[in-house]
Amino acid sequence: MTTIEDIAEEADVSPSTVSRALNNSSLIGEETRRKVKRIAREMNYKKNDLASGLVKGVGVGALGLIIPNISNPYYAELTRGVQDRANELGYGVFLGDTEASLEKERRFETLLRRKKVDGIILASATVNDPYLKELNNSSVPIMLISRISRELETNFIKVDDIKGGRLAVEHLVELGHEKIGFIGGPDDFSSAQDRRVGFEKVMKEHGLPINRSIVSHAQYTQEAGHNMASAYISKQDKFTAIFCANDIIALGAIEALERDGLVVPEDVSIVGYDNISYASLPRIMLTTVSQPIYTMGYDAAESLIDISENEKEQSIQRELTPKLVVRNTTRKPKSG
Amino acid sequence: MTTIEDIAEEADVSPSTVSRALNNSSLIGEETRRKVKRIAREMNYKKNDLASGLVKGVGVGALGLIIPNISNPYYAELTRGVQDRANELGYGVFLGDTEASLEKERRFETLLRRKKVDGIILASATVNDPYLKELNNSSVPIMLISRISRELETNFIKVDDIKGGRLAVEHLVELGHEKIGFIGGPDDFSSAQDRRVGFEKVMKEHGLPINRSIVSHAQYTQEAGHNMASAYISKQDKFTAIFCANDIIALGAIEALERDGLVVPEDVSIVGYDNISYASLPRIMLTTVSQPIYTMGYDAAESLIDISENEKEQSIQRELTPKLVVRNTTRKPKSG
DNA sequence: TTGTAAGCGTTATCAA
DNA sequence: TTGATAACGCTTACAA
Repeated sequence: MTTIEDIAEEADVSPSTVSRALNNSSLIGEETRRKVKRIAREMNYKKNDLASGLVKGVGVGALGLIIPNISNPYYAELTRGVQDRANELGYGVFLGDTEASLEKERRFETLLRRKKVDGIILASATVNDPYLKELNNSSVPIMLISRISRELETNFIKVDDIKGGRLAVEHLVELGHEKIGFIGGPDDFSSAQDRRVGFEKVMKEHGLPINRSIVSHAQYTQEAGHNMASAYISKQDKFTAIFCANDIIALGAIEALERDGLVVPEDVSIVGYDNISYASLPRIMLTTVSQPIYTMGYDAAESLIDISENEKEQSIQRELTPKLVVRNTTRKPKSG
Repeated sequence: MTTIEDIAEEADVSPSTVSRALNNSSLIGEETRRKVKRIAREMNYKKNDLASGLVKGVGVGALGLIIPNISNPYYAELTRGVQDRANELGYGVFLGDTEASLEKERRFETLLRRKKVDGIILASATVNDPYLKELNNSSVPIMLISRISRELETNFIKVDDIKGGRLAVEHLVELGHEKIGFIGGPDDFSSAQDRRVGFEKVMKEHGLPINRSIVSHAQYTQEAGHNMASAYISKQDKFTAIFCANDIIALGAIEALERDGLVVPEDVSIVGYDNISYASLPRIMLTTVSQPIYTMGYDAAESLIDISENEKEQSIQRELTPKLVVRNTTRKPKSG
């Protein structure tokens, strides 16, 4: 492996001069710079980020990305955004799929500290995460995606989930639905809370009754969607539509409905949330609320690197706007 | 941040003693070791892998994972396997989603070199990849997943794709199908080549004709599946089943078929390959050939770290066995 | 069994 | 504008 010293020898200058040339320092002659750069290229030199990071007291040039499940297309898309921007800026991304396991989360955190990452993007925080407090107090900057903490002042990029919830339910109401159910995510996620708020606001604004027996919080999983929808069916309470707080839940709900002989959308309309890749698959074609998830990841990486490199104190809090995507799982209710 | 020196001071020993205690060296007294470890824990010490890697002449404790598309559930699952094992062994995983872009691939490679990764897992090699040759000549060990090079002697873990192709087509033949089409992946991927070989072998063994106009290679994408299936339909050649070289292609094919008024599986049976998460979604329920993809990632990470840490020369070449998963997209042909 | 000192590849400070 | 030198935090001969 070529080092800065090899180049120095070859160029007949000192190592410090080489360093300056390569880092575009202003304290160097134009001619020397060009010569050194040429030689470096010829010798196929690659900077050793370990050494550089060590002496500069910074990391190796890497971001940590903590997500609950990479097999969920939502997080896959987020990851793409983060990675694209990070790579463009010369940073690597350490992926930490925690699978909602506290043990894995801890282990990954230790890992990140040891590797001296320059920033952490967290896409799995709960509203009052004790672990988050710890992270936030450490010296490495963090950025929350799509979920926020109600207790801590942190950087975040999210979508206006109240608005998103409104979009979904307004669509249903416009179609003529009145008996609308809701299946939410975990009630300690801000995203789940806000989507429900949006749901309730629209119902109230239209003078529609909210039937508590078909409104619930569960997990953001297909299984939860299946179970809750089954429960709703067995309760005999009539409903003609369900707003599901994410697409995976919606898929589970559709599965349960169809298993029971109900047809979507003829018998019941379904709206999801996220617009993950599943949603546009043939045979699925889910009506859903779309988040600019790739962009969120891309921007998060950029902001975090900016904060880290320039040691900015000011916090970044950005809220983007969701959009309704109408496909084939919603239509007018039969009776309406 | 606590350093080894802080601990040394606190424990009233030298830094080297602390290092020895923490690394479980044998050149140290049991008592000192315990004392040092206790103090280290109390001071919440985390080793700086940059410094450690630098002096040991190794990497920061990280693997690079190069894949074509993290939004493809196949690679998401692979990533989970790699990451789980790597994290367990104290390694991080740098994710490199290249999106089949040579530019991104190059950029990522430079990144990995600078970060001094300890090994690279490559899940996107073609049969005679020039870039692979370069990588293979460098000092960092590499491992190929699911696709191999026919030119280079490299480490790899893959599935027996000829066998997998056989499984798919035998299932179709047993059902009574005779006019069977094939939509393959890129013809310079070993996986695509082998699956086709399996297809052809079974056809020949059963004395079934191979109709070239419904046998083709394309991309491993939904769009390609859609286009090829559309082309087959328009050719007016009769077929009652298609073996698709991966699940995404299968999805595209189903879409095209149904758009044309054909019903799956009543009119035409479809078999996919990979058993990605899409395949088991309600309304999809694709018959497919399953690969132990998580395990492949898990084992790859383990082997690579083993090679790196023990500087093994012997190469690892492992072939796993695929399995047929019958769901709802295959059945007897109408006429049969 | 422990301590001293050198060195990994960079960057930054100071002097020239 | 350049060079010598120290330093980043750790490991490892070598000496004690």
